[in-house]
Amino acid sequence: MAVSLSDVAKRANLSLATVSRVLSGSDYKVSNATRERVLKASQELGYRPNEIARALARRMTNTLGVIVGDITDSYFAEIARGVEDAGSADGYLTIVCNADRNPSAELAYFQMLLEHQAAGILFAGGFYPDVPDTDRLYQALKKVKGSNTKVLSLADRGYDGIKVVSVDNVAVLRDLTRHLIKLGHRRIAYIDGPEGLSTSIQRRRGYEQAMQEADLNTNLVFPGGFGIESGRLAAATMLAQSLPDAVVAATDDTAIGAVVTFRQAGIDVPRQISVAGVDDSKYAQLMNLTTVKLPTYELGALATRLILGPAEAFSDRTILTHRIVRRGSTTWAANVVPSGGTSRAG
Amino acid sequence: MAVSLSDVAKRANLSLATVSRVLSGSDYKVSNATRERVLKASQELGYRPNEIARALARRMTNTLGVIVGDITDSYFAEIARGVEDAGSADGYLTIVCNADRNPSAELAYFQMLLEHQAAGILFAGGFYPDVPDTDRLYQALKKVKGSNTKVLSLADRGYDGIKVVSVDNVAVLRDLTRHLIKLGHRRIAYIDGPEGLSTSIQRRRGYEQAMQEADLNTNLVFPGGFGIESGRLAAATMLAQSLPDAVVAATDDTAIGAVVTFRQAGIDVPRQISVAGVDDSKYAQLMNLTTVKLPTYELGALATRLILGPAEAFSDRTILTHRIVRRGSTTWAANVVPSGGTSRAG
DNA sequence: TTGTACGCGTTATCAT
DNA sequence: ATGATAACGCGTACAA
Repeated sequence: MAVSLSDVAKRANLSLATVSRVLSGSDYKVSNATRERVLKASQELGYRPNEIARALARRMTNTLGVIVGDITDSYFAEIARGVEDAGSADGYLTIVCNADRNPSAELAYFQMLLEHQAAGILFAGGFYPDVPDTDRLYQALKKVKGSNTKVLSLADRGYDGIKVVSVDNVAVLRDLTRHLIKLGHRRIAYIDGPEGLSTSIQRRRGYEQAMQEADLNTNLVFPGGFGIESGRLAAATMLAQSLPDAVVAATDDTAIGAVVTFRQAGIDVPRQISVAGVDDSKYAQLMNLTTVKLPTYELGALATRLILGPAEAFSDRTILTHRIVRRGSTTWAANVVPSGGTSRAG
Repeated sequence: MAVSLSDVAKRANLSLATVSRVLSGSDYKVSNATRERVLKASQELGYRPNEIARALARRMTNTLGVIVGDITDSYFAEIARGVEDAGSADGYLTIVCNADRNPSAELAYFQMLLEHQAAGILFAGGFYPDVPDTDRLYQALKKVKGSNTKVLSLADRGYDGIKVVSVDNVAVLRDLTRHLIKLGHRRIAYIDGPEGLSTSIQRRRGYEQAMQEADLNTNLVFPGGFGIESGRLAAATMLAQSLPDAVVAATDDTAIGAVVTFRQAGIDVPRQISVAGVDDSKYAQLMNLTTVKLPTYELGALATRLILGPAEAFSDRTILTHRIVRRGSTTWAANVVPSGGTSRAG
C-alpha cells in the first residue's frame, strides 16, 4: 500500500486535518513548528498525495482536456503543446482527445472529460455547423453549468455562454489575398479547406472579400482539404486547365503540395506563379513559403491561463493577431513595375 | 448538483449496490426486471458516473499517461495517436506529457501520473543514459510495484522489470546504410542525432556496423540533432569541405534539411549525392526521400493494448519491424553499372 | 492553532 | 437476487 495522509499524521503525532493543511498547500494557519514536523514525517515516509482522493473531495481534478481533430496534425499539436505548457506550470495534466472533427466523437469525449471532473475542457479547431450532432453537443454544453468544469472554444461556434479564444480566420485570408493583389496579381485562385468546416468557410469568405473589394473575380476556387494531397490535386487541375497569376491555399500543407506539383511540371514558383499558405509551419519555412503566422501555441496557452485564472479576467471573446510572413514563393506580377524599383516581393 | 448513483437508487426503489452492479457493467447476477428498472431510472435522470469516485474505490483511473519528448514532433504525435486510439477503444483517456527529453521532467511527470492513479504509463522515445536524473527515475520506477499502474517503455532503457515495445534502432540504420552500400557508394556520411541520446547512439552504431562489415571508413560522422537545421548545417559543412557519395541521416527532417541545402547549392540529388533518412514522414513522401518506415503508430497502439490486456500476453520485450522505403533521393553510385541494366535505385 | 468527524460517489464484502 | 455498510484518501466545516 502507498503511504497515505494518516500514515504521516501518525508519524508526526498530529491530526489528519493538520497534516492535510500543510501538505495540500492550503493557506490555513499552522505554526511553524508543526509545519516542520509534518514536512519531516512526509519526507521520511516518501508521502505522495492521492490526487484522485483529493479530487473527489474537491469535486475537481487537476486535469485539462483538449479535444482536437488529430494530434498528428501540427496545427493541433502546437495548440496542445500550448495547453500543456500553461497547464503544467500550474500542476495540471493535459488529456488529449482525437475526435477527427467528428461531432459525435467530440460529444463522447466531452462527456468523458466531464465524468472525469476535468478542471477545463478546450475545443480546438473548427467544426461542422450543419450536422445534427453539432446541436446535440450544444445541448450537452449547456448542462456544464452544474459542474465545476470550465469550457472554452478555440473557434467561434456561436454557442451562447461558451467563451472563445481564436484567430480571425476571415481576416487571415483577406489579408493574405490583399497582399497578393498589391503585388499586382489579378487572377488569384483559392484552394479551399474541407467542405463544410467552419474554418474553411471563414477563410474562403476572407478570400472572397479581398477579391470583391478589388473588383476581381472569385470563381477560381478549387475544392480542397488541409493536406498536401489537396494541394497537389488542385495544382494538377490548374496545370490541365490554365494557370492563374497566383494561388492562396487554406493551409501551408496545401500550398506546399501545390508548389511541389508546379515545380515538377517545370513551372517556376514564384516567377510564373505565386503561391501562399497559412500556418507558418516549419516546412513552410524550409520551402521559403509566403504564409500567415498563426498564434497556435499562444491560442492553447492563453486559453488555458484563462481557464485556470480568476473568472474576472475571462472576457467572452479574445482574438489573437496573425501576421503575414513574406517569403520567396510570392513575387510581383509579371506586368507590374514595383514602385521601389526592386523585384523583391513587397 | 449532478445526479448520483443514490439518486438513481431512490428513483428505482433499489439499493445502491444493485444500481452500481447494473451501471458499472459488472458481471454480477441481476434479474432482468430490476436491470430494466435501473436502466430506466438512470435514463430518466440522465445519470453520468463520477469517474473519480469510481477510481477512488477501484484504486485506478481510466487514464493512460504517455511521456513524450515533444508532441509537436510528428514522431511522438504518431505514437500518442496510437496510444489514444487503442486506449479510447477501451474507454480510456490519454494524458500527454511533454518532457523535452529532460529526465527530471520525466520523473516529475511520472510522479504526477502515479498520483493520478493512471492505469498505465508509457515512456516514448529515447533517453540520456549518462545523466544523474536518469538513475533517480529508475529508482522511482522500481517503486511502482506497490501501485496498480503498469509501466512500459518504448525504448530499451535497460531498466530491470520494465517491459519494452520498441524498434531495433541499430538494425534500422544498419539496413539503411547497407542499402546505400549495395548501390555502390563508398564514402557514406552520417548525420548524427542529439549527442548522448540513446536513439542517436543506437542509430550511429547501426551505421558503423554496416560500414565496418563492408570495410568502409566510418569517419564521416557529422554532429546533428533531429531537426531540419541540423541537416542544413551538416550539408553546409560538407559543401565547404568535400562531398561524400551519399548521406544517411538520423531522421527524415535532418535528411530533408540536407537535401534542400544541397539543391540550393546546385547539387543534384540523387545524381551527385544520395540522401536517405528515417521515419517515413509525410514530408519524406512529398520530397520523394528514401527512408525507413518506422511503426510509430503501432508502437503506441500495441504498447497500450499490452498494458490494458491480460498480464499473460505481456512479453518482456517486443520488437516491431521496420521497412526500407526506396524513393528518388538515392540512386546508384556514378561508377557502378547496375546489374539489372537500369539506372533506377536498386 | 489543532483536532473531530462528516462528506465526496463509487465499489466490494458480507449478510440476508 | 438484493441490501446494508465499510472502505477508498482527502478536504473542511465545526469544535475545542
